[in-house]
Amino acid sequence: MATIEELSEQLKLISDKSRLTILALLKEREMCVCDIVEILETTQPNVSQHLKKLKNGGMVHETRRGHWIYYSLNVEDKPHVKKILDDLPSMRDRVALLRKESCD
Amino acid sequence: MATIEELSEQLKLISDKSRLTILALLKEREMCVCDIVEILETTQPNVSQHLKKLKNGGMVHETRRGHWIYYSLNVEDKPHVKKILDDLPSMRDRVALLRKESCD
DNA sequence: CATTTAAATAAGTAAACAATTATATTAGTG
DNA sequence: CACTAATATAATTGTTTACTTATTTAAATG
Repeated sequence: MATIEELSEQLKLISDKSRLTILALLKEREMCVCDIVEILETTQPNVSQHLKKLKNGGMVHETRRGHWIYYSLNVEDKPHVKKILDDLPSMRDRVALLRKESCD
Repeated sequence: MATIEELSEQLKLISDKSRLTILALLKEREMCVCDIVEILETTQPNVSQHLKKLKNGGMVHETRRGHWIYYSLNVEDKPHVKKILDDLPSMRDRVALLRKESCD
């Protein structure tokens, strides 16, 4: 049972279109910042800032591997969010369009 | 399966703290505008505008009865929203504090 | 260890949004 | 039918928030 304030915060976090798209992308697979930049067609700082908010809200998890920092979903303990993400259209096609070496 | 745009809109609608509180109140029972004004301790136009947004988003239903217009929940066809509201703390106590004749 | 590159942070701008104050509807009832 | 009371709308203000541009940090690897 969450407070209204907490729930409001969480909903605001995922209600942004860019962040919701990022979460939908991470449903397909983990991704580095530059992957997301390429798909969203926006700037790197913009994506970094959204990822920071998602991380602070406990929605994603980050791990460095080589040059890149990979972000992945972390919503197992958030049933509402999980359900909502389940209902999002698949991003498979857009993810597939990523050039293999886009971030080199 | 909703689009990201639609879902984003819906989440934004319910992520506002005032609107989320209104929905939580309507979970207890239908209410007229002045009831909500009294509980939220804000102005009447503020509540009217939030209600208008909720109505446009299909979250509430209105019906006039005597002097008053009563608003009630309309989320049966919105499973996400319904689940989220289920998780909100009960507003029973705050509703009970309403003076019987608060809106005369 | 210096260079390169991915990502983060800082600072500034613009747009979206909630709240306020003021005014207009609208319907019920004396 | 005029008056009152409840709600809606309009206009304004202030805050929040996303996005951009510029700069910094940090780690990997040659």
